[in-house]
Amino acid sequence: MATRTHSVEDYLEAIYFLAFPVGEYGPVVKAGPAPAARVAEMLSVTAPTASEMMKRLEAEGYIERTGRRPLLTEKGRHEAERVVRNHRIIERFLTDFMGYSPAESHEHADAMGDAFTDEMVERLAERLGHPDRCPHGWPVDPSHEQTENQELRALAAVPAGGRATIVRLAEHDGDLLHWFYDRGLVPGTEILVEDVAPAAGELRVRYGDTAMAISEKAAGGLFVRLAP
Amino acid sequence: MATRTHSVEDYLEAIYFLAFPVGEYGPVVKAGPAPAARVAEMLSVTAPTASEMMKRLEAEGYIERTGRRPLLTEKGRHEAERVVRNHRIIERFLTDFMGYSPAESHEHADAMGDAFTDEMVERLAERLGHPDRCPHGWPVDPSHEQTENQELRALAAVPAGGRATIVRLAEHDGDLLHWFYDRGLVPGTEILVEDVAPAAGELRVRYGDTAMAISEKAAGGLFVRLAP
DNA sequence: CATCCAATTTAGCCTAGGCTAACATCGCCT
DNA sequence: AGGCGATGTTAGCCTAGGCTAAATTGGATG
Repeated sequence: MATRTHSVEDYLEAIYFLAFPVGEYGPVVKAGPAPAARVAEMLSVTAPTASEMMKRLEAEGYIERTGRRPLLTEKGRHEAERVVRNHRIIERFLTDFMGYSPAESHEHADAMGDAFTDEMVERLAERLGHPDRCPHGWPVDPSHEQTENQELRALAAVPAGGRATIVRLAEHDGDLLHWFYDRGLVPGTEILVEDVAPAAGELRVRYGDTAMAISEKAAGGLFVRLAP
Repeated sequence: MATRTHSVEDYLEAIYFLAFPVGEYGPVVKAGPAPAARVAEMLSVTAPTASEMMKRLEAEGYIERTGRRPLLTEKGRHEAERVVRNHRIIERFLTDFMGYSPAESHEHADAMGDAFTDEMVERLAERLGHPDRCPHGWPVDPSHEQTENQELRALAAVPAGGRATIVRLAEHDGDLLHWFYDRGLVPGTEILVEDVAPAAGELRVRYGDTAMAISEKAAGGLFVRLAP
């Protein structure tokens, strides 16, 4: 199933993404760069392959390395934000025009990114009415993302009795994304944390007509805004 | 300007295309396979590169070679027709949804072909209302193309005094395509051949409010249906 | 038949992106 | 201080798709 081959852009996207970890990956919960090993893991390449690319990214001025953590330079961050933005608009194209489910859009969007130039993505955005969120709730403009982060937390960090609204779904794991959508855990859903069982590593939640237990791992991928 | 890198599919498309030459390239005027050198030329690769790929195409059962002309096998023809069909639907997507001009759509369509799976192209066709022609007048379904060929001829082969309607524009040369569109020589245009000057290698034509001379080369890329 | 140009092929090399195996470090913990 | 697992790097090799330079082959023509 040849998991295709990755360009500089894919690595930058991964590094950008990993700069704001949550649980194992992703934004909000705690912050700071992740080692190259996480990048390798995320892109399903081996350590030497990632190592080689890191060397190149540094040589070309996209990252700096103090210790073992890759730090995006201005250039690298701009490039990464461009790629992320394109990715999110393409996801909206896949859902809004092509009729794919959000989870499916995620699977196709990376490959499409290589085919669309920036100019084409701008046209897409125009035709789609300038959407401001990707199907999973992330802001199309990554700079808004960081502002918004302050108001959000992972569901895993909501105390018992807390009420919250799902704003974004972690995208790093396609299977987890499917799992969310299969259960109606989508942006906009209001959810109540009935009980927290850290020993069991799970939370009991209620939303709509459903009551269920969610593992801490899964709850780490649901980013919510607490009800006032 | 790194003219990107070509896959098996691109070579098959070129071979398919060259199987019905007109003037230097393209369908209708005379028929029969073209040597690999033409394929190389069309894809802007060197002869050894094309030669190498021919070897591979033969080994994988896409072509047979008697003499120096590559002959598409059943497998090869099916594959080529699939690629051509996808290409034409993608061109319609680029004009109808993305808002590109026909000439621009041609420039982008090849790169896009790699990003869209067959399933995605089917969806595209559906969303676009199942178009039956590409923007340059070619049938989306290549099998219709060959039937229709019998009713068409190149403008270069229309005798003085002949009236005809432009049905298709040759796509092999992006610059020529631009030239046609810049002058309003588009599918549907009715055109009168006033005079033929073989010595000068040109025809005098009239269409709409325009009267002009067209080189035989350009006229070889305009495929027309003669008025009864 | 000889010649000559076009077409093709061989040989050798290159780049991007991967891989495995083996070695080198880091840093945390007892 | 020593251990040891997680990280990172080196070395060597691979595939796809290109390239140039230098043979070869084929066919049309004088």
